[in-house]
Amino acid sequence: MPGRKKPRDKDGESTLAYEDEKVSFEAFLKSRGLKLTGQRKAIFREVFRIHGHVDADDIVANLRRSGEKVSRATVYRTLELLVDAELVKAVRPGTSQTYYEHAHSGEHHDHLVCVKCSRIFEFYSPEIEETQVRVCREQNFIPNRHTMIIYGTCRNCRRKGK
Amino acid sequence: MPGRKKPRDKDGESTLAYEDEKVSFEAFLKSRGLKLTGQRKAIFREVFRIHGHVDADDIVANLRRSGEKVSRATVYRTLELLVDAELVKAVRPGTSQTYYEHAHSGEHHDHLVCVKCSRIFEFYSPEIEETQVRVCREQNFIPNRHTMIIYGTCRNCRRKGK
DNA sequence: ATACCTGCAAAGTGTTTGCAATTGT
DNA sequence: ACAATTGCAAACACTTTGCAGGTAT
Repeated sequence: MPGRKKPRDKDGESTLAYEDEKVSFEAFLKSRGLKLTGQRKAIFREVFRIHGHVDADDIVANLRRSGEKVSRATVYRTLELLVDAELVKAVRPGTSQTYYEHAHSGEHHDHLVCVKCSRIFEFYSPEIEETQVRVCREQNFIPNRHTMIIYGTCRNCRRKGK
Repeated sequence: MPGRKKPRDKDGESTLAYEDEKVSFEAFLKSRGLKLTGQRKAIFREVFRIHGHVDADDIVANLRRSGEKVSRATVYRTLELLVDAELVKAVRPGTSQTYYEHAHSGEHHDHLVCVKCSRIFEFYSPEIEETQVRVCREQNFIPNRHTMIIYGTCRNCRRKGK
């Protein structure tokens, strides 16, 4: 359909990717003989609705707010499936909780994590990617995509003199 | 004392650094009006005896084994002091526990963490350092030393086909 | 029909904290 | 003497798990 704009959300992310990922998730479930339940659909929808980092409780809270009932246990179990399906990446910034983000949202990126306020910032640097790959090769280590973390102090915390 | 070798441990680390750090720790405690207790001495000694990553339980277990009694609570409290004094760095590789290492042991280094077996490998790359500093400057972010983590799969896990 | 799923509550893990007794300065 | 410190156990935050009842295929 030439000339027709792809639907886009506020971050400029194509929602067509969402459809692709839904198909992947369904295929993944089928390939393992797992079922596509209402809860799994809802959790999937919620994770892919949010562009950024969510934790399990955010998902529970958001779904409850929109009237869908899911338990924490199911959310954890479904997130694990999504991670296994490589549709979602788990980010553990050094606090005790785990955050989740889409695996294929926009460009490949890495993370800056503030040791003062625990906020997560994303960045993309082709150079650091390249160096990362080289270092890993030297070390006989296969890097994951999207999972480098640099720790430090963010501008906000610095401004507040923390 | 020319010609006299510095005492060295098996990792080739000078034990003179240990003395310097002990002095720093004592000064740090004094500056805050805190006391140099037997437990703090023992925990300090244990952390600096080990070259590598230790967690709180390792320290409790090692000290118990050598006849010194310290509680987990005290170990956590003392490790926090050592981190505040910048003598020790906390490394949180993405599992739920925190590991500790000397802040000034040998060269500045970063970490490769295996997402399969959680093992921590150290590496040092002047290029990645340089790139790290540049990226952080662009992002208005002050990097900590010793705290970059690259996630991936280590050679052992790869060999085992994990 | 029969695996698979869910929610609940309980258990698990690593860490922090309140408090009464103790100790370093 | 007196504030700081300790150990204990309870509290915590997050995540995982066993199980009985429910559900998708």
